[in-house]
Amino acid sequence: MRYRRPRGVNDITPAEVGRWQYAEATYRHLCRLYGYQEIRTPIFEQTELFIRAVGEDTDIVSKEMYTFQDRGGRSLTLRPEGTAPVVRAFLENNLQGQDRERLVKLYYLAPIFRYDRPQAGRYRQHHQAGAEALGSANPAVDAEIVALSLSFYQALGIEQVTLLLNSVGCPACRPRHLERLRANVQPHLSEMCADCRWRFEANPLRLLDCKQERCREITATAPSMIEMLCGECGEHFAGVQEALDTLGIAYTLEPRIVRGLDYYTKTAFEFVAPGLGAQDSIGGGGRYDGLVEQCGGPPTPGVGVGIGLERVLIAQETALSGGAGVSPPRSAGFQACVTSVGRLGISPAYEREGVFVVALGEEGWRPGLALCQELRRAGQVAEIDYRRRSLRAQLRFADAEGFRWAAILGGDEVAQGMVTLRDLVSGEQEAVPRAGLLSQLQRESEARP
RNA sequence: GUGGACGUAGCUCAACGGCAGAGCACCGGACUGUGGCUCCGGUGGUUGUGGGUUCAAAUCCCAUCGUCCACCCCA
Repeated sequence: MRYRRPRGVNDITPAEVGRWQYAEATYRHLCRLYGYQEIRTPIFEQTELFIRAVGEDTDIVSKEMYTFQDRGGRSLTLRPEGTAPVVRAFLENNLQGQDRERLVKLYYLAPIFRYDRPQAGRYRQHHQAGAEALGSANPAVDAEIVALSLSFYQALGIEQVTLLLNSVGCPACRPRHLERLRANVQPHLSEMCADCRWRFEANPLRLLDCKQERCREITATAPSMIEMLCGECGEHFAGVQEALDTLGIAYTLEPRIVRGLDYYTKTAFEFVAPGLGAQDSIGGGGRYDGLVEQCGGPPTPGVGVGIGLERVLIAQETALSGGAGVSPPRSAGFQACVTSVGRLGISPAYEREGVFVVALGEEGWRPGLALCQELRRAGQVAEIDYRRRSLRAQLRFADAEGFRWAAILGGDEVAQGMVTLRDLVSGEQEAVPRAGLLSQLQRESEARP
């Protein structure tokens, strides 16, 4: 044997590729239901992009990037995370178009490169499924990103997922928190690990993130960011929790979730699952309201998630086998699964599909959110207007975007337990009992395949 | 890698030394709960970037970056 694969990278052999294809097809399918469109960006970018976006003092930038010079002398870096390239492409291709307030929802499946000590669930090349929602500050969008991710885990049979939720504040309120954090830790600084002594100076928020036992003891009594949030951040954090409640999603507040990238503001979250040892995070993300501007664009709020597929597949094995590990499936069986999910994913672009939930006014908003989530969970393509615009604007948008149906939910409908279902092709509409909407849509989609 | 052409609003283009504009698109309204048609109003620009010439530069000159085309190479 003359050559071996480089340290920390893997071959995906035919015996296991079926599980990858199944996971990828599942993710694509769910993204379609939730209205996220795929984007594919280059595997390398200008090094400067990651330094600016991720932050010079992060572990990723300071010691984990695969950076090289090409023959023209440019400094390039293999993608160490998924969000910065998407934001770069979002700006460069003007994906927001002419509507400056438009919410742009993107997903990707991409290899990620980080130079780190390999261990179970940590590799120098791994793969992430990610989603980014750019253009809305509405906390319900944070909840949507979470809901999409959880539906992915669930579809793969990973049931024991815990959502850890925190807020890391914003440039207005974070400095006050860091001040208190530093003051609290200062007396014990000499007892902390070398990394933390460095973090104390350069990136104090990450003190909370240290896995060393002594360091954790020291920071255990530190003030929580949640108590220090400014009015806007506090309101947003409450809004995220309210939206999660509306969607029926449980969460655990965890003040240590801070994320290893500097661009995060407000919401930060992680998903953890059993069976992974020390690397128990199977996904994470948060809001990054300053990142687009940081990358040279107009002020644009954003929120996103990254899901590590290697870890998801490990967690899936654990879940399916009750913890014992499972033999690779025969390829034929998994081929069938891929085909079945893939079949749902195939739809000519010119064909109208999906329901646009038109929520009207304060009375319609939360019922609308819940309805949208219910439809997606039942396998329908569904969308909602997070800008909460006029009926007229929402119908125009739904039509232009090619939706097949509009489900109108205003004060009148909510009061009567009804939904107005409008056919956007014929213009006909009828009042349908809210409880019967899903089966009505399912009948319609069978009647017009 | 070699040679050439071109960079003006999201798109297609105009202005070719003298106030940066049009059409389409987008947002809003007419119609405060009904899309497409029509009409009205509005947002949108460091003229790729940096130098130079000039009273004055989108316009002329130089450099640079990028895109496209041909060749080369390749998948």
